[in-house]
Amino acid sequence: MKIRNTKASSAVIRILEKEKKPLDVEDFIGRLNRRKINVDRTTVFRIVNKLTEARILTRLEFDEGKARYELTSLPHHHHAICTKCRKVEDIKECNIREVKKNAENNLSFKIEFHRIELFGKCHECRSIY
Amino acid sequence: MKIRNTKASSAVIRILEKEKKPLDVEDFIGRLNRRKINVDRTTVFRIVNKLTEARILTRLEFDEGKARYELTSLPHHHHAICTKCRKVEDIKECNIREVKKNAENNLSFKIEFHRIELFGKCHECRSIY
DNA sequence: TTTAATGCAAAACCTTTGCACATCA
DNA sequence: TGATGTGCAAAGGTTTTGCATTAAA
Repeated sequence: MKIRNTKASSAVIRILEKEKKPLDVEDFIGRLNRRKINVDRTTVFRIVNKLTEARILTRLEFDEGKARYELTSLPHHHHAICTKCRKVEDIKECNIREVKKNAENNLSFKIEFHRIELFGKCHECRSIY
Repeated sequence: MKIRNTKASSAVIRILEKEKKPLDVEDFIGRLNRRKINVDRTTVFRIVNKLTEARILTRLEFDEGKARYELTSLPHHHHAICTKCRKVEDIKECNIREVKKNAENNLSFKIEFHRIELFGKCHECRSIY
């Protein structure tokens, strides 16, 4: 399973390196078009699937009925998702050691990765009212 | 917005009270049929939407491209999802106080609810190999 | 040249909507 | 009666598949 270095595929990665937030397929298409890279929607789905399989991208779901993608190489972090504007901010701290330990001991569950998502209102959305 | 006590709607709640794991619409239809309650798929979607709006159910997404539902009334917990068999186990401990505090101070993000998901292999799936 | 990527059309899934009819309170 | 629930058909949104063609290594 080799991944070729095509215009669209490498642009997807460059886009994610530049932007800080997780993007969906629609976002990618828009940003690719702005860079005069015109690819079919199908192709974008194939690109993100391939890159996700290769663990270059990580797929995320925030209760939107669609997937978002971010670079796997980002330092370990979690997400704070605004329930109003859907803005996603990163969270760096992560003290779930005890939760993990407990799951491994009590449930005999071998953790491969974990995810913490905080849902709430971001600064801007709170100050509007 | 009143919720009527119909055969299907109350059966959905009873099913969730009996079963411990989050179910999807397909699961509900199967279990309703077994109870000789024949409802259209559309109706089940409307039921879970209504119950979710009323905060009786909580909608969950585990990277499956579809939603699952569990009772909101369950004691606060999180999920351990087997990446192989997709079994979902509950996790009771949750020491994310610091994570929350930090998000509220540093990001000025007002947390409404949070979610911790541990992905890995359950006991059975690990012992197969 | 060999393998992987692409475009286009079609289809698969999950989910929602519109409308007429049925049913609960 | 008046509001809510239901079935059926249709459609919307996201994602996948098939196939012939094009491009990368």
